[in-house]
Amino acid sequence: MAQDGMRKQVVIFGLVGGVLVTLLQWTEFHFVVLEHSVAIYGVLIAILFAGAGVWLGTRLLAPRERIVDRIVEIVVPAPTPKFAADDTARERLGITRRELEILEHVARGLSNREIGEALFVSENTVKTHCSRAFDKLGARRRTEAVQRSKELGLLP
Amino acid sequence: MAQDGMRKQVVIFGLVGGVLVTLLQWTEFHFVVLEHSVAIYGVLIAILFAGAGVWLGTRLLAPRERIVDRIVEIVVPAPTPKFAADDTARERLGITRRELEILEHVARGLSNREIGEALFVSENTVKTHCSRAFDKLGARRRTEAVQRSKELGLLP
DNA sequence: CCGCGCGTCATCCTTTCGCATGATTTTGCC
DNA sequence: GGCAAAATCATGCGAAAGGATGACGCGCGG
Repeated sequence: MAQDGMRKQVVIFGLVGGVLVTLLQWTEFHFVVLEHSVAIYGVLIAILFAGAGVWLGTRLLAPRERIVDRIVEIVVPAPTPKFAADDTARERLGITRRELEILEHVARGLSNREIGEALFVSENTVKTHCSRAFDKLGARRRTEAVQRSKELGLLP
Repeated sequence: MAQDGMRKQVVIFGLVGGVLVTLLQWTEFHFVVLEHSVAIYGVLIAILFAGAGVWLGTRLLAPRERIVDRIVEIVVPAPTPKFAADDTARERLGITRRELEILEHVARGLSNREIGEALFVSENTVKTHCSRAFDKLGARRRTEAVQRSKELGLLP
């Protein structure tokens, strides 16, 4: 596409050149009487071809449309882990939903008794769930269990 | 800056033109014998000024560069609160550095005994620090203290 | 039907925690 | 130097947590 345009323009340029040279020859025979006309012709040709050169130059080389990449930083709100992967991590560790539910309450700082009251089960049940969850997490304290849960993506 | 460059180039262009015309005059006197030399001169001038025109055109009009904004999304690592503000929050709560240090270990899931061994103090000392810190945090359990510390920006 | 996983609850026991209280030493500052 | 705050350690006790074990019911799939 650009190659075709260039070739076409070169041909036109050549033709115009030829025509002008012919015109020069022709006018020479008619106005040879004028001694200094050569200089005038020279100037005219110079002006003409300079103009043509400018035109050709701009047409041939100018469309160099330089694309300048301006890096625009867009601060992505925050790739919030969205927290929906707790189920995969949970199953991978063999932790039941109930146990995770207890873990969530533990992480909020509730005592076993409070958790039992919140979930309408006995404190002993909460303790059982805790023990099992701690086992699966490799934790021996509730604070440790909370920490590991967060590391493993079980809790936010 | 660009204006100066353009003006300078125009002057150069004019000077070169004048020199060439003078050269033309001079050569005319010496090689006037050649009948067809005028055509040759015309062609030479044409080529010369065409080249000059191309050069001038590209230099004068070409710098038509279009700035294209390409939106590049850069995921900012994570607006991590950097976590250096723990000192202001700490002082606001009247929590001492030592107490915060103990809190950090508590958050990692260590027992009082382990914290004591890590910091080379007795378990009783750790307990005392814990008690005071819990008081200032309004917490009654270590899990609750950890949770509140994170809410208050004391811990990451 | 029987086993299995899960949730539930309980009991016993040990360890850890949390709290109160008091004391001594260290540190920072006027 | 002296005072106040902070850090250290101790003792005791009740509460909470943690571990081990056993038991019961329920749903589900072989």
